[in-house]
Amino acid sequence: MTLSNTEEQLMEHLWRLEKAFMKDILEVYPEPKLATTTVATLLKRMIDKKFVAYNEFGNSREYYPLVKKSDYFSKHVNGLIKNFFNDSASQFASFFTRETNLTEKELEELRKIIDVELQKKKK
Amino acid sequence: MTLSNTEEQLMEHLWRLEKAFMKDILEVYPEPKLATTTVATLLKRMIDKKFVAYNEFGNSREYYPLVKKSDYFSKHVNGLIKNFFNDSASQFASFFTRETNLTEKELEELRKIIDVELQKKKK
DNA sequence: ATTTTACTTCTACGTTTGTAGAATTAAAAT
DNA sequence: ATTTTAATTCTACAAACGTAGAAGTAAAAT
Repeated sequence: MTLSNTEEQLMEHLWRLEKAFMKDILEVYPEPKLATTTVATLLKRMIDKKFVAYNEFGNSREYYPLVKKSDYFSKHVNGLIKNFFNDSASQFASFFTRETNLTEKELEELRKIIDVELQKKKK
Repeated sequence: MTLSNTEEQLMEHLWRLEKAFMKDILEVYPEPKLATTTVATLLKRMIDKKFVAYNEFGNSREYYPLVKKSDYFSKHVNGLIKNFFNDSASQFASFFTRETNLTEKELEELRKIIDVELQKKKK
């Protein structure tokens, strides 16, 4: 079960908001806004797909994500990696490092992170 | 204009093959094979979308990709980054480094690449 | 108490996707 | 020359998507 593009965008909003009522969701959409019913349909489909759940509060609902962004994202990137890089994460990483233009500072940060990861592995 | 999932897979094959006749394409598909007509339909749609072209050879065609994998891929990852990481490539990178389980060797390679990039920037 | 507002459900409809049979065509094999 | 094989085009169809109106419902505002 996967999310379609529009559903994914909505999911992204939910992750950011953590919990959200309909009005909160509508607010974060940029112009031209989707119709309320469109968002409602999307939410319903996402609930069916088990990506979203809600708590009932009176007549309205507080929606929240059922899957963690990191989990969803991992699967996503792994798919990408499988599809485009022969299942080699490092091939992907090197491509990524070359192709996106990270600033010097960002690259340095990234190297720090890598060092930390390396430390972890070595232990 | 984007490729659907199945189209993307086919595209991946084409990138690997560089050029391919129908039979070559059918070969690389794992069981259960798609019907020839299915692949033909996909190819036709991809031609319409300007992702694929072909040279005519007798009654059959040699198909080839019109877009480079790296270009396609960049757009793809940038979408991901925009969608999930607030448009911050470094945020993505750090997430990626932590969440995918790169081996020690891979991490070290990656650090090398980063160093090279850093050298370039510094010049 | 009645109107307004916010939200949800139901229904719908055109488009895209995934899949492939039928018919056709052209080349290859016999 | 005739049959077989490979590829292409046309047609089709169910499922998924993107989008939203109509209608109902419950809470809030007046």
